[in-house]
Amino acid sequence: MENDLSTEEKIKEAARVIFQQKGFAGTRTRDIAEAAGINMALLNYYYRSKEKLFAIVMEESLRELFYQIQFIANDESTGLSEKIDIIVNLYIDILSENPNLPLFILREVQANPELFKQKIGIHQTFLKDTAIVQQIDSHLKQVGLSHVNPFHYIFNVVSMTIFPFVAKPLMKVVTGINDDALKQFVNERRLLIPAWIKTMIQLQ
Amino acid sequence: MENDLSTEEKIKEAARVIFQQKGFAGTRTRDIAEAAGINMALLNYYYRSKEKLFAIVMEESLRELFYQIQFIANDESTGLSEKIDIIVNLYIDILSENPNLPLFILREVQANPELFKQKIGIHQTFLKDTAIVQQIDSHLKQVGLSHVNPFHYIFNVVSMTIFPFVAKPLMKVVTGINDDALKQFVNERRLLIPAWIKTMIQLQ
DNA sequence: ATTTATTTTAATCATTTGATTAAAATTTTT
DNA sequence: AAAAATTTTAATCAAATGATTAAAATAAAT
Repeated sequence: MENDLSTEEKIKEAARVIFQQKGFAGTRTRDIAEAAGINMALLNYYYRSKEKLFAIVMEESLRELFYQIQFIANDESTGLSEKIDIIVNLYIDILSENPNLPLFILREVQANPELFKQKIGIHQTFLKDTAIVQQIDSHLKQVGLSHVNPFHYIFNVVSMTIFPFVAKPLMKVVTGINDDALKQFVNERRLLIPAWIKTMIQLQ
Repeated sequence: MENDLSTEEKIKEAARVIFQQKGFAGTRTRDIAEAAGINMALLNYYYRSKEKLFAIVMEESLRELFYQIQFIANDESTGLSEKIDIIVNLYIDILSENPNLPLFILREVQANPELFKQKIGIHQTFLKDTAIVQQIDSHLKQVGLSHVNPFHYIFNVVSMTIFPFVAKPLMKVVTGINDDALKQFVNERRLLIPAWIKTMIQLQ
């Protein structure tokens, strides 16, 4: 067999789409089965339960959102300015491919934080001794901004980059913006966000 | 009777807390009833259905998030700099009181966008001819930034202000930050965000 | 070709969950 | 105080939903 995807993969892919769209609680296994073009029993045959299937989808979603970024943030061979450029653009790349990803994760962490305490492979000291934080730190000292918690700037990069995707449904309702215009808006931010961040920290 | 709140109000308040925490799909009417200290039948007696109760909670939540801001954004008597200060601080005030509000609304709009098309009383031209957008627009012209869509800056204010609340559960899991530290982090941003925005648009 | 293992289905179960109903308790009106 | 209206409860229902089971279909191994 092995036509396009294996049945197992087809189920997981359908589950990913629907879980990311509707969340765990809002998803019915019947809908996943239908989207995958299979019988409901097959879902349980391959994945045992809704919870187990969800856990797999979530694990892969977390990896998609965090895995690549980690290495870039920790790369000692690139400077701060370049890092900011790369991270913003990589995030926009990832999220353009997978626009529901951030809201999905934020929602499910809120719904069930305990589930993530083990699952997130980043230890709690993750951010403190990362190359990018140290680079921001030493730069802030140079320009006399050492009283500001460097985490604010990390946070600004992430928030300004991610928010269009998180707020997309609301924006569409409130402003009536269409998909193409939104895509352009997001792409404009590939250059704008790094420039803004560098202005904030007086790095030009 | 009329002890503290009427039964009707007690139900709605319990519903607000649980709906905002777990979303529509993740909430069981039984849990609302239990939290309100009443029988499940009472919930249906007063509100007819889960959907109707939810609609009321959502309507009030939307008002809480948008109502006050509208007037400030449209106030012709305040300048741009002052508006930015007021909006950031008001938003942080509102969200500090009601931290689950933004993620709740973002989630439910995503889950059911049609429901909001009528409900959001802001017409689609809302943002275009608002005082603040015109003020940003004319300022951008003055400083030679008229090629940048002014909506980017609105968006930056909102994203940088709201994001700590949206990402709170994730931050707690990832960084292990506690409530007090998070509160301080957010309060630091009352001054920082307006300063950053003004730097971005060269308004000092 | 036959047997064995794997994959898929149809039918059904058991639990959860939103809603209802009829009666009891309470409050308000007369 | 009696009658009427309102509020609350206990018990139950019906639909939705995740899961299972036993059999059928298909593929792999001998």
